Amino acid sequence: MTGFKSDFLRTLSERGFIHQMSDETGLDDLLRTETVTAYIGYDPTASSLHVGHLMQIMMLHWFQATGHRPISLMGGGTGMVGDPSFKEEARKLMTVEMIEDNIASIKRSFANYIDYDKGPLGGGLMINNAEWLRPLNYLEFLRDVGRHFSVNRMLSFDSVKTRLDREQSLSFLEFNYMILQAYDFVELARRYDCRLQMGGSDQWGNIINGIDLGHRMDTPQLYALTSPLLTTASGAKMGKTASGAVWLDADLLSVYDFWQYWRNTEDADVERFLKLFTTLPLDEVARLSALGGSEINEAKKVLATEVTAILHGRKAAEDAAETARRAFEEGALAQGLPTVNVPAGELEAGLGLLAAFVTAGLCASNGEARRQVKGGGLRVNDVVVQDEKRVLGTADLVEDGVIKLSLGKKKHVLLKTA
RNA sequence: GGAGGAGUGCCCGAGUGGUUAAAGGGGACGGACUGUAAAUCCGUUGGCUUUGCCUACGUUGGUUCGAAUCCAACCUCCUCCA
Repeated sequence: MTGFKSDFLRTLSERGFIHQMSDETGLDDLLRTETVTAYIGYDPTASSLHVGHLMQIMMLHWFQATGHRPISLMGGGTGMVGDPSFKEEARKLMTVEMIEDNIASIKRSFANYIDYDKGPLGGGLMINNAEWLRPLNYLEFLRDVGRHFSVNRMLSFDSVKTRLDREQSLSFLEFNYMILQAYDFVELARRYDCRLQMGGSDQWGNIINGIDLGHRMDTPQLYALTSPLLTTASGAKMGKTASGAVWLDADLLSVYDFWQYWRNTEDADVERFLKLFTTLPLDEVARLSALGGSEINEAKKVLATEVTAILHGRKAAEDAAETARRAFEEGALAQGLPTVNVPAGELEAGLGLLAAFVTAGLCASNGEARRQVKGGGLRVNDVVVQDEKRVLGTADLVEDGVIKLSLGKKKHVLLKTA
């Protein structure tokens, strides 16, 4: 099915990672004959990456697994500018400390996918583009790099064209963003002999800019590879839920919730996700994807456990699976559900039901909790709540000393006294 | 610098003095049906100490018994001209 000779491209192609490439044969030959270095850039705007980044992370993972050296490039320099594409939001300028903290915390997640200590060429690298971007001198930069960019050509890029067609403002800052990213590629080529940049399909134009700049600044031939924009079968963006992004960091999203996210995959997405987000062999993927009807639930459990195992470890993933099995299939009170502590005194004094659900993080406000009661969406210890004025007390504690609060059928929190 | 246009709830978008917490749609959440899926149907969708009160239609003032709606200034964005 694929004509690629290199392990890396064959794997990516078989598993559905490839959207667009520059010079397929050239890159294929390079990967087959040399140990190559490639990078993907990430902006450290939060202390954790989320599921939307996962496909790119998996590409780096496969890159290393097939005998090459991946670089995860943190946008410590570009992060100082702030991403202009969300211009509605009050753009907090991030301090250097925040950026460094975020990078450190992101690295913990990355370390589950990429080995930074061992591997071809001494293992993967995590590099911060602040290294070379922060010391830049504006005039020198314009003369050395800026002169290679033609505004005419930049205006012809799709990413820009749609903006102009929609009559939305395109700030000068955004032009600089493209240029900085192009410059990153050249710097990485010079410093680390990095030859390939990967990214989402929206990054194509930026990556191509880097390749062009490389030509003009005499780097070796550079290459681009982009992945398709990932949406669920019903068209939603990946990684968004009611409670926000599906974070990779266990501090921001419990292992159990992460597992649940994958467990709730739509039928039509199962095969695709197994290929993209697990390392299961393709014949196993084919077997699981062939399951029909309700049997496909088995495939979803495997998907959830495998994806979770890579990130949080096999043991934690299996615990999450077991917690889910008990909670859903036996209706039992399962340990391992997310737990929220309340002071013992508060419960003895009587804790208002609405407040309890807000404290547990299941409802955003008392008003929302009230509405959910009307809609029959709240349960205490698996009993549907009828009365919004109900007060929880120590009598509601079940054998393990917890109260189980549920919103809908899937979201459960254990309330524990502390 | 000049002329015109626009800023509404999570998003899009109606509304041009009085049952307007603001039509409609999307999204989201809950319920029903299922398989912890999709599709479909129903409900909900500012906050609170909820027969009531408070906060909301770019910002700040003003007119009025009463304003998202009228007036003024300011801010932001867009279009055309220079």
